[in-house]
This record gives sequence, structure tokens and C-alpha cells, in this order.
Amino acid sequence: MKASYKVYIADDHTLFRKAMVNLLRTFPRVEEVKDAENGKELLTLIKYEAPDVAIIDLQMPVMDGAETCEHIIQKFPDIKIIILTMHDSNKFILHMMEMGVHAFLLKNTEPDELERAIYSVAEKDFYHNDLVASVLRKNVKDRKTGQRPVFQQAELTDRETEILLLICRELTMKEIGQRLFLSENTVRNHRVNIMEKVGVNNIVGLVKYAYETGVIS
Amino acid sequence: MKASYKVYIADDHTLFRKAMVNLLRTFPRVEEVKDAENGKELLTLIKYEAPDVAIIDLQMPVMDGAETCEHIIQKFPDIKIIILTMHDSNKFILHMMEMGVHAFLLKNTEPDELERAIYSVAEKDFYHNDLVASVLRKNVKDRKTGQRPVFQQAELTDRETEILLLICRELTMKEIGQRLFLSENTVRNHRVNIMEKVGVNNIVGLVKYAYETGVIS
DNA sequence: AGCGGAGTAGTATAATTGTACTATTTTTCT
DNA sequence: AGAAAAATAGTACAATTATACTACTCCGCT
Repeated sequence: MKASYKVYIADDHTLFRKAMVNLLRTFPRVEEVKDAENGKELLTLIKYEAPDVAIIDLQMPVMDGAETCEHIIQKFPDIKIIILTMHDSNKFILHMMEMGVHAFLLKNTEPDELERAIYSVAEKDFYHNDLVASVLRKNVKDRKTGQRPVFQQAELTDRETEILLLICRELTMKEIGQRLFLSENTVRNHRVNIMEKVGVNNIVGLVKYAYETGVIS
Repeated sequence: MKASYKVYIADDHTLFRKAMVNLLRTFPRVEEVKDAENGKELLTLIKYEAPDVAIIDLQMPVMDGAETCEHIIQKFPDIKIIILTMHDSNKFILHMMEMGVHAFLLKNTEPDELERAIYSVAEKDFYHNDLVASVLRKNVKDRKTGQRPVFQQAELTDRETEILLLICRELTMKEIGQRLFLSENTVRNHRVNIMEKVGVNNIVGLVKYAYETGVIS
């Protein structure tokens, strides 16, 4: 067991990130802190020198949390990952647990829970908390009601993402078809496929999905 | 000119809030920092002892940023207010400028800009930055294109907010009617009125409005 | 050479939303 | 007490979305 750890943090909100750096430096067993604005920047830092723990915001532009984690887990399996997220409803959590992420914290946890989580993932490989427990519970429920389990969540294709973005811009299928030189029917099929994939059954669910996964804003 | 200031901060994300408290304490001319989880709690603190500057997250549950500001400005006109917001697209900024808010910062500003803003509002009553400038520009554009100017934005009634929330939970008008013991028609009328008020013409616009103004998540 | 995924396009029907009004009752404010 | 705002409920029609399928083409992979 190491006495102290290198911790990196990636978050696009500078104020939050810098404040977190400050906070992390107050933790006695954190010896070094670096910060990155997005996933790409974090990977650059990591290539130069690997940390013990990486704290990653799930909602980021440029390279989002999920994508960043995938890279890190594949190329730097020794780095422990703590995900920060806004919403407990997050549909990706289970998927990311399977991927091998080590902890999930809501942004409204207490600083000392973060501290405990850091030491826990560094030493015991995983930090189990209420958020994780509730996601597991939800997954069981989903299976019972016959809904698509969260971890079967498929990624959207480029075309699908493009159409989702236009839906979120308040365009109808007809308008999207005109803009992309596609049949209205094709666009509608894409939308149905997207709804299938993300597990919702109306347009409101799509917009929420877009917000919650960082596809927009 | 005072040598140092009392600063309070209200934000529902504990981790961010606590980290901000830490950060604020590193500012040499900030002598005291207190934090609150929401608007209501902030007002309680203020009633006990008024700060020089209040930093408020626009997106909060319980009592949101806009509501909190209104209270503070009316009852404690000496307190300077700095608003923190995620999105630069925020429809309320102009309205709140008219209300008398003293500064607006995106959550991705640098810590030292926050520091400058605190001293500026405390001494010169206002902190003018790019965000404010861009909102003013947008407003001019809106007037030109004949769109509803941002500051004419009407507030939603309690019932309307209640229904907007249920719409965002992916319920249809029928389901909302059943839940609230209302006619489906009544719910639909409310929705039309909401769409009128917020200046959109479909449900996607409503959900986006809810996200961007902090009505949800 | 054939399989699977992605993208394209279609038909058909049911359900819901969007638009445009009128009208009554209740609450709130002055 | 009277006016204004909010909440309630309705009708009618157009447009869009939701559900459930089939079918063809193109491209990359093994």
C-alpha cells in the first residue's frame, strides 16, 4: 500500500475543476494533482506520466467521459477511474461498470466521500456506494419489466447522432429529410432505431437522453 | 473600500460547493465564506448575518437561482450577487440584469476571474465580461428578427411548472390529466400556454427550455 | 463469397401533438 | 365589490409522432 497517490482530474468547467484541484490538494494522501479540460487533454497528461487515480466528468465535450474511460482502461489498465456524474438516472453507469470503471460519484457528494473513494479505488480496486447500489437495483427492475437492460445500450451511429442533433433543434422528420436529402421515412426509421437503442419511447425521452449523455449542451 | 469581504455561496452540488469554499478561502481579500445547498438555506444564512457578496448557481432545486435573487435584491439590496451558470444561452440573463444582478460567470471561467469579479462587484457594483456582452448582442439580434426579447420572458405559474415537469417525465397529456385529476384538454391548454410563454412550438422546445432554465436537472 | 451492420425507403394504422378558438369557474389583488 | 389572472374544460381539424413491419443497397470483414 502506497502512502500517497497521484490524482488527475478532467472536467470542462474550469471553475469546478480548479476548485477540485484545490480540494484534492488538501487530502493528506494525495501527493500530486493535475487537471485537464477534456478527455483528449487528460490522455496527453497520462501518456507523459500515469496517475494512480483519474477523476472524470461524464459530461464533457470534445471527448466525453465514456470514450475517455474506454481508452484509459484499454491502454492503461493500472489507472483507477472515478466517474463524476450529475444524474443518478444515468443509463451508462452499468455499461461502464462492465467496462471496468472503479467508482461512481454524484457531483453532490461530500468531499470526504470523494477522499474515501480515492483511497478505496487505489487500494481495493472498487468503491461501492449508494449510487452504484441503486443502479444495480434499477437494472434488476428493468429486467423484470422486460425492458432493455442498461448495459446492452448500443452506441449511436454517426447518422443517428446527426439526426438526434437535428431533432433536438426542434426540426420535424420532414424538415430533417429535406436538410439531409433523405426520405422522411428514412429519417423516421432512424429515429425509431435511436429510440430503440437508448430505450425511450417518445421524443421527450430522446431530448433528455441527448442532454444527459452530453450529446447536446 | 473595505479590505476584505464576506462571501456566501449557494449550489446544490455538494462537491462543487465545498471545493468552491476551499477556493474562495485562498483569495486574500475574502475573509469569511459560508455555503448553502439551495436558495432557501442561503436566505436563512443571510438573515442571520448578511454577506458582502453572494455567489448563486442558476440551476438549483428547491428554490432556484432566479427566485433567490429576487428575494435578496428586494430584502437585502446591499448584497452584491454573482450568478454562476452552465450555458451561455441562458434566457434569463437579461431579465436578471434588469432585476439588478451584479455579475454573471460561466462555470468554466478561471478562478482568478472569479476573484476579480468578487472585488469588482463589491467595489464598483458591477462586473462586465464577455458573457454579459454576448447576451446583450443576442438581445439586439432577437429584436431585429422580431423574436420575443429575452427580458419579456414570462414566468410560469405553479400549475404550468408542475405540468412542464410531468411533460419532461415523458408523460402524455392524458397521463398527466389522470395523475392530476384534470381533463386532458385542460392539460393541453396549459401546455399551449407554456409554449406561448417560453416561445417554442413543440415539445422538444419545452424540454430544452426546462433544461436550460434549470426547471429540471 | 457470404454475412452483418449501416443506410436507405416504403406501407399502414393508431395515438399524440399542434393550432385555434370559446367558455366557465376560482383565486388573487386592489 | 370588481377587475385581472389562473385554472378549468370543451370542440374541431391538421400535422406529426409512434408502432410495426418489409425490402433493397452498399460496405467492410472473414
